[in-house]
Amino acid sequence: MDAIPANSSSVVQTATARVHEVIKKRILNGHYQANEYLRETSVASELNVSRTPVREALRELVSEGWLEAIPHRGARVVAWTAKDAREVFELRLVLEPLAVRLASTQISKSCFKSLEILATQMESLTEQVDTNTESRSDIASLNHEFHRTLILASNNQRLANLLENVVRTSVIHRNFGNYDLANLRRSMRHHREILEAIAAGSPEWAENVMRAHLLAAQALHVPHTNTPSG
Amino acid sequence: MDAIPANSSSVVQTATARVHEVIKKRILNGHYQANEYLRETSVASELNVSRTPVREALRELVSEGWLEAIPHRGARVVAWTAKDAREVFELRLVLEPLAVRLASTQISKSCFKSLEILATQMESLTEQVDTNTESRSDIASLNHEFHRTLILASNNQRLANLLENVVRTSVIHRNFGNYDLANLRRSMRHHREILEAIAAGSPEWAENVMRAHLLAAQALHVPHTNTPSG
DNA sequence: TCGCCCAAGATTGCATACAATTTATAAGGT
DNA sequence: ACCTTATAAATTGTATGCAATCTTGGGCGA
Repeated sequence: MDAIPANSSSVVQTATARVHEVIKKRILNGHYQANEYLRETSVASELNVSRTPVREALRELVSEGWLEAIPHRGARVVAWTAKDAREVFELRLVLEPLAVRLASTQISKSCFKSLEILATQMESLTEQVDTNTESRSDIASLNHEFHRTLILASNNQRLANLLENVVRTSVIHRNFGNYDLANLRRSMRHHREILEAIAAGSPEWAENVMRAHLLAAQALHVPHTNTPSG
Repeated sequence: MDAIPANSSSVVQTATARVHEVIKKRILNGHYQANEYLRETSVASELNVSRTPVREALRELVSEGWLEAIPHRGARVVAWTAKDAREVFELRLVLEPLAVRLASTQISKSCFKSLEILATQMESLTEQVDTNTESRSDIASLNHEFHRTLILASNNQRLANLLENVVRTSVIHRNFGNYDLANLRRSMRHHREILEAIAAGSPEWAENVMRAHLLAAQALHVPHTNTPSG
């Protein structure tokens, strides 16, 4: 029963923000399951706050797509369907390439440097997947950071917000668990090639590698098994 | 002094929803101006409700991008800058073509029919712009409905929500006020051509006409004056 | 005269009580 | 047996009071 830390650090946070965070975590780790109703009073008493901050947190989570509001029934954890996965992928496939294209014309030197460092770290971790059991999840977080950095470099705050909200809700399911070494290496080559395209001053190249990057990842989750020689 | 209608229709609305609506209208019609602070107590007393529904409405409007929350200072009406216009246009230019592409493969017959009716209505109004002073604003609302219908036909709810939120905030500035007859006619031809492309079963065609449609509109707002023969 | 500090005012943040609405339940009639 | 209706329980919606926090203005000292 994880109670809210009264003052986990010197940073003062509002109760609403803490409740928001806790609920999001609980959705991600499965404490709240799909289609489960979150009643204001229950959450409030569990987290030792009043209903007010809970109400506000729930509304925020609804607008972010984590919950859906059922009038006079409460907020329900959204169930992730195949359609949701399709919708998010369709959006990602146009938004992330856009971000890379925009970023490639105006990225700062320091930002590009951090991307190179992230790529290098992921590459070295990739070669340790057989011996280091932690490396897959480490790659996942570095990968997330890589994409996030790239998106922020697009200099389009709305785009960044959209991707944050749209993609984050789907992150539950995506990690590198079912990537074999070959696919991992291709993924890492994509990262490197995006940086090469940016360095070469070719937004179109960068954009298309990103599309390939996303489509390759998608193909792993939805195996089509269409071998031409078959 | 527009007070909140107690029961404007038989539909029962929550105070939060009514406050939300009123504030949005007031931003659109200029009652609240850019950078103006909206204090919970002021709005509450003006609209004869308590602070609670005002708080919730303000938070929603912040998450929708109409206001920005300044900690302990209140909610401020966002000022529309050139950068905001650029950001929104960059997003529209990938999202609306995506919507059209998706819609063209799965649009229903009845939905297609309504689009044709809307296009026809706009076309006839276009030929009346010299005599009918109302026609420009009528075209604007029909145009909005045309785009909305097309977007809903994409069968991607997230995409529809994104476009609704992203585009609506910028609608304040865009109408057909500075379209001359030639540009209006081109805009109408675009609508018609999108429908032709859908009917012909060519998502790529439809998608590219939409891009042209948006870029042509953009060119009018940001005149470049680059005549090749000059 | 400039900078720092303290206090008062203003504003949001939170808690609690109450109202309104809906849903679930059970009883009664057909 | 099933549908209707009324009643009660549960839940959200709203109002209000108080606490916490920040901003602002003035006074004090260097």
